[in-house]
Amino acid sequence: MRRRNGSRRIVIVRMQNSRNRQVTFSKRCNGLFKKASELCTLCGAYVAVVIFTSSNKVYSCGHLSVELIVDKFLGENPQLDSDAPNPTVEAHQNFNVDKINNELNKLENSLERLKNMEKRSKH
Amino acid sequence: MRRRNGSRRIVIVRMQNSRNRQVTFSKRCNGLFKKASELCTLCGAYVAVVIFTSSNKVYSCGHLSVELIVDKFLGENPQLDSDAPNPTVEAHQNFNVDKINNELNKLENSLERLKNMEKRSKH
DNA sequence: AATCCTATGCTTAGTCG
DNA sequence: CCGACTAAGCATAGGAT
Repeated sequence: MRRRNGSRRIVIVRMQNSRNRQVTFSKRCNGLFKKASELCTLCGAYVAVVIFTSSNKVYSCGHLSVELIVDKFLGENPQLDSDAPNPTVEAHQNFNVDKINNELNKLENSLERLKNMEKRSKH
Repeated sequence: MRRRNGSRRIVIVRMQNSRNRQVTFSKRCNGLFKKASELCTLCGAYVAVVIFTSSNKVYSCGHLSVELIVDKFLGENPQLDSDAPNPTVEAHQNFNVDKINNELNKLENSLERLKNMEKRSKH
């Protein structure tokens, strides 16, 4: 049979059909990460994307960890100020609670160092 | 004259021309935020995008602040577990250092509450 | 659920003002 | 520098497997 199965225009509202919603999520999630990666490479920017689904799964994609971004903010990591090509690191996985806790711990350590930096800068 | 000025294929490497790089950044940054917003609305996901440029500007777009995401993780904010339509909040701005510090302070407060939660849960 | 297919529509590179 | 334009490239909805 002749197929009429190309893309159709959709309106941007919550998809009611849960199966279509899941498939579209998977496709667009990958598309978003690809776009983020391209922006990073083309323009030398550091991009982080975090997605929480309503079923509490976390998908993330980033060329720098949160810790490194804080380091950059503090000016402690001169590597990141250079014009060097981006080390393309991409993650796309389901985190479990332990992994999230681990990320939060790293972040907390970075904040601790931020506080120390500020304390020292007042002397 | 007849124009031949449509989009051309490009290879995904760092753009050498700084003006083109800046223009492409602006266009693709907006495109990425739009895609993130659409994913959020279509699929009921919570999406956060953070971009650092090499000139230390920060662009962000999210339907939840970092604070709210931590709250969600802790299960303190039942609103976010519902199937309600997404409150589309989009930010696209140059942060200055004070704003970043403010964000870090909010994050730090969230982490403080996280620690307290964990402390209490051990009793 | 994941992947392929393909018509269609959305994004965008390069150009012009 | 910024915005408009437009052809071409690219992402993707729906269907099929």
